Amino acid sequence: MKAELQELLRAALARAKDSGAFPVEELPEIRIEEPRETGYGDLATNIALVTAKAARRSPRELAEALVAAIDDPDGIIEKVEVAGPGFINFTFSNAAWQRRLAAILAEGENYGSPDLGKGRRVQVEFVSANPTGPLHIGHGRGAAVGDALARVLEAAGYDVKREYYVNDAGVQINTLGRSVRARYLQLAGVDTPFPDDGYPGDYVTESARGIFERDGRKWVDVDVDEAVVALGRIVADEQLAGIRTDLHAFGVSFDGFSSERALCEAGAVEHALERLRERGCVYDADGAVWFRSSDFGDDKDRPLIKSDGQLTYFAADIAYHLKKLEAGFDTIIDVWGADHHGYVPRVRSSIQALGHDPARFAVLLVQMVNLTRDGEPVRMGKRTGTFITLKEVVDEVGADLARFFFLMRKSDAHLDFDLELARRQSAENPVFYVQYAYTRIAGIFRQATEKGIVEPSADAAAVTALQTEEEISLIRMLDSFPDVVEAAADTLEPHRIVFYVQKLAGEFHRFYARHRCVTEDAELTAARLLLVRAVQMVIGRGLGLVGVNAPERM
RNA sequence: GCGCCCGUAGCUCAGCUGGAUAGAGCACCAGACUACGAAUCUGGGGGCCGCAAGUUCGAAUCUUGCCGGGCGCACCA
Repeated sequence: MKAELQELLRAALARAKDSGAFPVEELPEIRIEEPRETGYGDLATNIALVTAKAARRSPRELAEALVAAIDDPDGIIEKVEVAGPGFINFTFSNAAWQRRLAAILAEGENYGSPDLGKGRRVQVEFVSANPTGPLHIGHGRGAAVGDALARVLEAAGYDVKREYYVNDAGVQINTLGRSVRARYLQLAGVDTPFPDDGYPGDYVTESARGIFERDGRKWVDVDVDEAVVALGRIVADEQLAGIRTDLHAFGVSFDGFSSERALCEAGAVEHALERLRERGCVYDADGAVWFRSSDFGDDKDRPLIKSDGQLTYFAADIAYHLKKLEAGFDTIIDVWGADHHGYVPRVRSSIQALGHDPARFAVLLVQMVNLTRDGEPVRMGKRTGTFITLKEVVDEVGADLARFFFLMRKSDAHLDFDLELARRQSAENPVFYVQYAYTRIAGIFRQATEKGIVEPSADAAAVTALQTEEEISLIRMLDSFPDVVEAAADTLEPHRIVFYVQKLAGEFHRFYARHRCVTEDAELTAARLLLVRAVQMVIGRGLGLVGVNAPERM
């Protein structure tokens, strides 16, 4: 509808300019928005307010001139008013809305797929938790946000790849190896102290038991360093497999898992360092090798190679991001926990230093989840080894509810998640509110089928019976879906979909309480069936974009 | 000390990239099923949009400074 109005206004503006009623040098961009108050019509523009200064006319005068120049041969506009300081408010005719519904139905499952991306390639990297233990609830939020973002970008016409970066090299795997070895030796009856910095979780002991049962005392006499490396790898692989299982149960899958170890072994780090050296962004000091990140907006320079000859994690990360860019992605998006925010300028500066446009790199920060049970905070900590895993949450409240909750906030806002409340309220929560709307529509069609009513085919003539405020409101709601998808993709804010879908469901429940779809009036029945079919389709699409199921029955 | 994020109804949060009388859910109060599922609907009370300046036709939204909360500031990962 916006597009149609835009066309009318563009033509009107040109005519008004030619006749001298709209004295501006250049035709301004026409911005159309939905007014907050329904009393202000369906759509409004502030064009007269914006151009008043340049045109040296009062906004209202300009608005009147523009309105007078509008030519509306198809009868789209029912009413147009100049209001307040100079807004122009448009109310569309029911006939126009009916045509709009027919068009939406004609688009079918493609509806709400604005071609914003035009096939451009985007990589979304998310979760990327170290394979040193199970995913916890914070990773769950990252998974929900990253996956929903990927789905939204796909809907908006981008060619999206989902990627998980596996930190399977370096200190943390060594720590894991030492932890498992200690537990293993303890099981084998060898008195061994558990490392101070070891991972205390029960899963470490379980892994050790598994190895002991499988391999017996095989590792007892193996050289310490060798055993630590080997056991670390075994358990890391095991953990990664568990992570993939948990993610699968959560409805999240990846196109690729990129291994840090493989990256290093392939010489990618040397390649990246070489590129940085060529560009003069590297220097030696205090026995270490440094990157001049402060030349590119970072607080200070960062070490790439430590004085003991070890590569830093950052060096591997530079190599990894370089590899992504060289792989031909137009945009790379990282979804990180907000506690890593200090890392953003560093990585961005490395991208710039390597001669790539830093605008191709975006980071979506996901804030912490404040987990409670009956209002009491649930302590989370690697050190204490107590944390709630994603699997536990999914088992307790279900994947749909968890995903929906994770996406009910802007990702950069803290999220309170009360397990007990989520479980208890599972009969009356926003997820079911939306799913119930979908289910109710399925029920309408079941009823229609029982009565032998065949679903009519869609065209504007078939829906002329839709006249009530609730019906037109629903169409208006449906009409804005593509804009919501576009905005969500543009701003990387998948939570907008969740809010939209709740609002649409609310609009539907209101309609449902007031009007019957299956009636004695065949024409009205046909029209309403088409309307709710469109509503069902859009709710289904919206839920699909955030990875939540749309059930026929609940 | 420096940096990033947040501060909107009793609680949890939206607010469409600067618009008109600031919204929703929960909670509380009062109503609605002999018809497509009441997991629903209708009505009601509730607000110095943290505080103070600035930018302009116009600010919850942009700028600056304070106040409060969270998170970061390693030759860690």
